Amino acid sequence: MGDPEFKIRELIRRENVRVFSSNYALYGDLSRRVSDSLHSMVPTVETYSIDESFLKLGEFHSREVEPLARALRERVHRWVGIPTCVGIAPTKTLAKVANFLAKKRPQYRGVCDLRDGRVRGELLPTVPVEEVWGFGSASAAKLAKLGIQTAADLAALEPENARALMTVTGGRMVYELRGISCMPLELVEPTRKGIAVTRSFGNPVTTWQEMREALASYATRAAEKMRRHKVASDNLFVFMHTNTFNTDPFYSNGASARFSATTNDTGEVVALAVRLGERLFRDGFRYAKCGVMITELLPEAVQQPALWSELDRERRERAWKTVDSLNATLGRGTVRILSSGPKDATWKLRAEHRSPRWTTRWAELPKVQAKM
DNA sequence: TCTGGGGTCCTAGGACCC
DNA sequence: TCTGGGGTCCTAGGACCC
Repeated sequence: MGDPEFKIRELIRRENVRVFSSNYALYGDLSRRVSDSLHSMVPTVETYSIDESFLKLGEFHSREVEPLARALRERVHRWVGIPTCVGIAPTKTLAKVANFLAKKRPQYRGVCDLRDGRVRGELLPTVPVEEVWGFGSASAAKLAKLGIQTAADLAALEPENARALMTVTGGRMVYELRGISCMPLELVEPTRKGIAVTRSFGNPVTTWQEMREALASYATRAAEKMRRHKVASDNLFVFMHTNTFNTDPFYSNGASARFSATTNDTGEVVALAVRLGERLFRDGFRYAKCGVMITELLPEAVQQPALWSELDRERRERAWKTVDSLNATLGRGTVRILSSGPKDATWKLRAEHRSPRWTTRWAELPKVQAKM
């Protein structure tokens, strides 16, 4: 895990490993289908991430819960075709532990139920702390010094001590491991606080022309994301740096600036990003990555009065809305501003091993041949 | 030659207010 | 001898998540 492909070529060859580029369109679509399948059986579902959901099962009779969990797996497998595991418990943190056990230990056949305190007493000692939600490597190192190694040790820790050691989130997790829920289901998607578009280049960038194209295209994406989430901002941060893994001469820099008024207009975002980038760019370096970040997002509705006249602003908003819907229908980047460069620019991330986007692109739809 | 891309929350300390 | 008692906002850095 985490190894760059070029470092393990020999292993890949020897073990006949198939290599795939990431395929976010496919993942997003399958995620939605899984989520739809879950909703078809359980009314209250929090979609937590692209591959995890929390389901409220309190309305079901206690005896129905496990059969329901198996039926959910069966339906997702039948409808979407991918395997899933279910963890059942009184809190989110314990449900994640249960899911971990369901996934790692074949004897549970994909469903692990931790509702019973005695069962928890048996199983929590077998789960390492690093596997518990909210405890990463830094916490694990602190806990190891105190001899705390398993989820059971963690549950036995005084919440006040956990809090002193790992802030309020650590304290909360200890309660959750004891079966006391501190994390309610979140059924409305929280409004986003920041947007970032950052990429490593497919090939090192050495010219301002290429850097400018990259920044313009990331700024375009950032503005699109803002419009999709119906938010706007008055500030922008741009950064660029060289490769940090090799011995290339090192350069890393970033800068931020404000718009005269909140905006999510691609033209304005691109212009400011490019202007900032021009200040940061130094000749003579091999750049590996750059990015555009926006914080302090506000709902579109509360935008400050703009520099543009209201009429002009309205027209521009309509124009970008039209561009968005064209791109939604005809594919991203079909209509774009000129400065973002050609669609096949060499700085773009390579995706040589990408599987077809079977379910989201007409051109990549699987073909079936029937012989009579 | 080649090393991912997004996010959130929390805390401490400084500056400032009345 | 004794030196107030609250607040807010901002920033940087750390830790964690998928």
